[in-house]
Amino acid sequence: MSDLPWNRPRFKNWLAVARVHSLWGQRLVAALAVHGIKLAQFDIMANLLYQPGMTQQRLAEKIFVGRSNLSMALPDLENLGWVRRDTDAADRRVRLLFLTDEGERVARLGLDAECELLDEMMEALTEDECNQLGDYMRRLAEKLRSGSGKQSS
Amino acid sequence: MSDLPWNRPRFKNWLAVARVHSLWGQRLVAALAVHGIKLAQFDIMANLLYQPGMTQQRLAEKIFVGRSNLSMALPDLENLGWVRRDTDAADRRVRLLFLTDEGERVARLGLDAECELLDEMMEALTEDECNQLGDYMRRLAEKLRSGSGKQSS
DNA sequence: ACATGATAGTTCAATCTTGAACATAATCAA
DNA sequence: TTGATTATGTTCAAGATTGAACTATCATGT
Repeated sequence: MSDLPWNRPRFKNWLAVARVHSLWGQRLVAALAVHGIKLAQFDIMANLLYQPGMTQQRLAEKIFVGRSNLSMALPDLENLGWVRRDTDAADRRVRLLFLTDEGERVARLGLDAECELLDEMMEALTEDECNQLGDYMRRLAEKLRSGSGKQSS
Repeated sequence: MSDLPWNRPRFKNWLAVARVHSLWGQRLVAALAVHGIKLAQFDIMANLLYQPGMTQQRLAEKIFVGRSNLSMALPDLENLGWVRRDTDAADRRVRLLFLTDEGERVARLGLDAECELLDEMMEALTEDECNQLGDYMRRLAEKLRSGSGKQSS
């Protein structure tokens, strides 16, 4: 058993990250369902609230999802009257994405629910600890990005 | 814009957690694919290496997945010769799960790949910081668990 | 023993997600 | 202008995941 990694600090600690992420996902799905919003829809709308006018390509990268995913999801959001897709006169390939007024209202509802949940969870940490956590994670993300191309010898 | 939460420390810092988790997932999927292992299969086998003899129910809880999921995935793993399902004489409802010798070999390959990736990522943190991170996450998980039942007034 | 209720696992249809192939539009180089 | 290359978005089929209904087994109380 001593050759298994479950005792190693790095392994154990990262496992804790994965667990929190899963638990958080479950809670968030439930909190959004109260307002009739699905998680995938919320990911889209929250990002459009933050950065209106993104192309589908750009949005897909931001939410770590395939382009085809958006091609299938966005028509539904249009039918719900939550999202509008404008054509760009300067580049007729792209579709510029915006929330409708109703979509913005829904997105804010979802964000409020998320923040409420977030505040509850983050009671476990002081503000300094929370910022420390963010610092750690940004450093890990940077390391993952820089190492994504394999270096030989 | 000042009413949007993207400037709030808690929101920004948690976003960093979600991003690292996504990036990690992408890298891990790629690392496992080298050995012909899918992420869902690896989740199952790694846990069986750690705790052999679990029931499907117990395993489903551990990896945050529905019971039906395992009912559909395990026959495939049996056909690959990686997992064995024994019946329990004491409770004929349950199926006790074990890795085969070949399954254990494959699981260790996957674990090695994961640890290699983990070591690369964790270069960004000192050992103390890594342990701090684990501590934070365990406290967040505890908070999420304790709050999962709604308290009224 | 029997009835009742709880638990483990399976099946199946619906949903989500993905990747490959495709169509259209922009860019760049002669 | 033409032709080659690249980028954006769509379609479609395949794979993964879920929840509800179902079967079989166990546990409990009488």
